[in-house]
Amino acid sequence: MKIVSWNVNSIRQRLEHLINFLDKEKPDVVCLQELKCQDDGFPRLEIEGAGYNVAFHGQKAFNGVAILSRHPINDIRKGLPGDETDEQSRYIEAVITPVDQQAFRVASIYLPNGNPLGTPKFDYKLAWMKRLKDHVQSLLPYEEPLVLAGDYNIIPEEKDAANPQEWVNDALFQPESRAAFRAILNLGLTEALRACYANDKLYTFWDYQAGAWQRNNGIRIDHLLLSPQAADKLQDVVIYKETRDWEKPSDHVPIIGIFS
DNA sequence: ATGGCTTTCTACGAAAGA
Repeated sequence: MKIVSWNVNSIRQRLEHLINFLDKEKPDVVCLQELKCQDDGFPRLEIEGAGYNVAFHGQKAFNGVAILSRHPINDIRKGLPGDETDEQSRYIEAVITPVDQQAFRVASIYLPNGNPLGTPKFDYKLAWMKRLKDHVQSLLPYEEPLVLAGDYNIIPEEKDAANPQEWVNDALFQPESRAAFRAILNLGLTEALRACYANDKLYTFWDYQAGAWQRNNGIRIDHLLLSPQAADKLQDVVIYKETRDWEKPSDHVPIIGIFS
């Protein structure tokens, strides 16, 4: 079972890359973020033509999340509970039900950026993380394989940035942001990449500006968080860097969790 | 760098991203 997270930075701009990736890697499940389109603009037919079922939660111009799956998709939830006034499309969850394997519950998460500091955007980020923690806490008693896949917009530790000093005044690296991320992990989740590669300098995002990719000035902000039952099945994690070299790429690359 | 790209919108510059 291969479960992917990928912030595509516009599903319509990246459709050819996405189809190429699906054809080459044949993942079971793909969680997408930053669709940047409304539901009626989602390229459903093209993705179904590549062999995937789809569930998506779009929004005009910004945000937007989706789950693609070669297996049936059930029990879809759109939106993160805890604030009925929140209209941003940053969360979708579903149960993936293979015919001959155990089901996985999967969420595609686009956690708020939170910049600049000292504005309502940073408060919204922290409030959203508290809502995510509460929701995860409500899911854990089910004791099922659960994969929370997404762009968390969190640099967890210094080793997760090529140049951590560049990020000290950024919402992605604030002590409060990192503490909120740890609080979610401390519910009993496993961060998949660090479970497999404890200390490697590995990144999932390279800015478009200033030759960040060419200089490997990256950060690791796309994460797979696992319930104990999912962690038991984890075999490996692959950061699929080659898409960053494709023509007109997303600034994020896919991260692939491989499960038994 | 007061963001050097990239994407979006009843666009033609501004806002958002990270």
